[in-house]
Amino acid sequence: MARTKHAPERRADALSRERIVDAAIELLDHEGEDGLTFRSLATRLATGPGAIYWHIKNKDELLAAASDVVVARALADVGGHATPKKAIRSIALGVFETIDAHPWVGIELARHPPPTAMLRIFERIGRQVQALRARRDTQFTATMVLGSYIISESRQNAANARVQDPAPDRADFLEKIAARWKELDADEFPFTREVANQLREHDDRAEFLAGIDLILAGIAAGSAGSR
Amino acid sequence: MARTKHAPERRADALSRERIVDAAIELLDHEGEDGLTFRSLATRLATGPGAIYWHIKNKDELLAAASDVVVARALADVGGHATPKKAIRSIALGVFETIDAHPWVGIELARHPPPTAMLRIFERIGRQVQALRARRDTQFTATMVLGSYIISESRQNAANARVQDPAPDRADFLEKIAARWKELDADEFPFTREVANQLREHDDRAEFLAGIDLILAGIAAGSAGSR
DNA sequence: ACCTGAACACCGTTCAAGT
DNA sequence: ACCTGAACACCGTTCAAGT
Repeated sequence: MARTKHAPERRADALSRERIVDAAIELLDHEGEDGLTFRSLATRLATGPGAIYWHIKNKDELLAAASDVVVARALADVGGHATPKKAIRSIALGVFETIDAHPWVGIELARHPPPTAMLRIFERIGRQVQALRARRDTQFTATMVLGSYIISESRQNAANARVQDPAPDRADFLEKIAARWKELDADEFPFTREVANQLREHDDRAEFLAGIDLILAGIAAGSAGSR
Repeated sequence: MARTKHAPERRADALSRERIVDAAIELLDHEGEDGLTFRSLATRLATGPGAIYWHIKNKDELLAAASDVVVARALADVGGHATPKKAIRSIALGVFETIDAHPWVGIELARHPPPTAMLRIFERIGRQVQALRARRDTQFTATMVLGSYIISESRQNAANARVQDPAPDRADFLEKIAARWKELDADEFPFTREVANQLREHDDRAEFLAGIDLILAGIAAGSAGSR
């Protein structure tokens, strides 16, 4: 009977920032980015759209919070490795797979100003770059290059995966891209047309990691000059 | 009097795909991404929103066409250099500055499937990577890494530039970012907090080009192993 | 303090009707 | 063939009114 003023009981189904964000994540995962509206979210939470605004400022904040939860969870499982290089590959692949599973996170990460989720990734990579003993003045540069590459490649991959949605043959899909590239004007696009042939033996994850290794080689080359 | 059926005269102010795209570019440049709506565009062209749909399929196509025009124009001025490395730096800087002047182009380039504008950039970089005599199986990887980095860094820069819009002191702006990074939890974000101090002496273009050079070093390191 | 849901000020897109 | 503009089916966000 005696309820303190400071810890009032709450109905089990009371709205809260956390419940709202969780519901938003489910909606984004199951219905896609367009599936999340304040109306659909309110329906799912059995309330009106206005109620949500009591807990969250606006849609941008909602998306930032949702991506932060997903990224923080993903990074918890990743990166504890013997060598910095292995750790970087593991973080990179973790982000890659998280965005593959939650394509909307990729879009969110590229927003401005960098959402906390992005800073988390930056931080985790940066620590490993330090551990690589990269020169002090290239640590920032190296971290930015890795971060840019990881985000943009992961986004691209996730977008591809979404298009081939009814899971048609993966080979068919690559064939279609190759076909589009081959249609390009021969004088204007010689390189792209040539490279289109290589797409057939393309493995996304392997290709992604090859890029990471290329950047790591660049960092090592820079550090060679330091003492 | 005698007009042929196949080349009917047109009123000078007749609508055309080209006029629509040009007007869209002006609107995007002057009013920002949110300033372009079919209604605002129709008003500017002294017609109704429906008229535009006769010439252009939908808003995505309009944005793709607008970014293609801007990027094609920018790439025409750039990249004719003695060495492939210089050419790559020049292309990179050209894209960087184009996106700085037209921030909406950055968002468009990251769309899926890659718009023609993106393929143009990919092509130009790819040709120079070939000229670098990178190993055949790393040409694609190297081009992707460069492309990813250029687009994402340019976007970030353009977003920053837009925020500091009433042109407050640039130093103030960097100070504000540094301040935000310093507010982060000390245990969770040690690297980011440390690096925040370096932001004060940060030069965007120099930093951007340092990233390009890091990647070029990575490409060179990979090629060293080839014959 | 927290929730409700109608209302406001917009969107992109379609389409019957005009010329 | 090309243009017009009202109408449709939505948005995010606000806010008076409720509990």
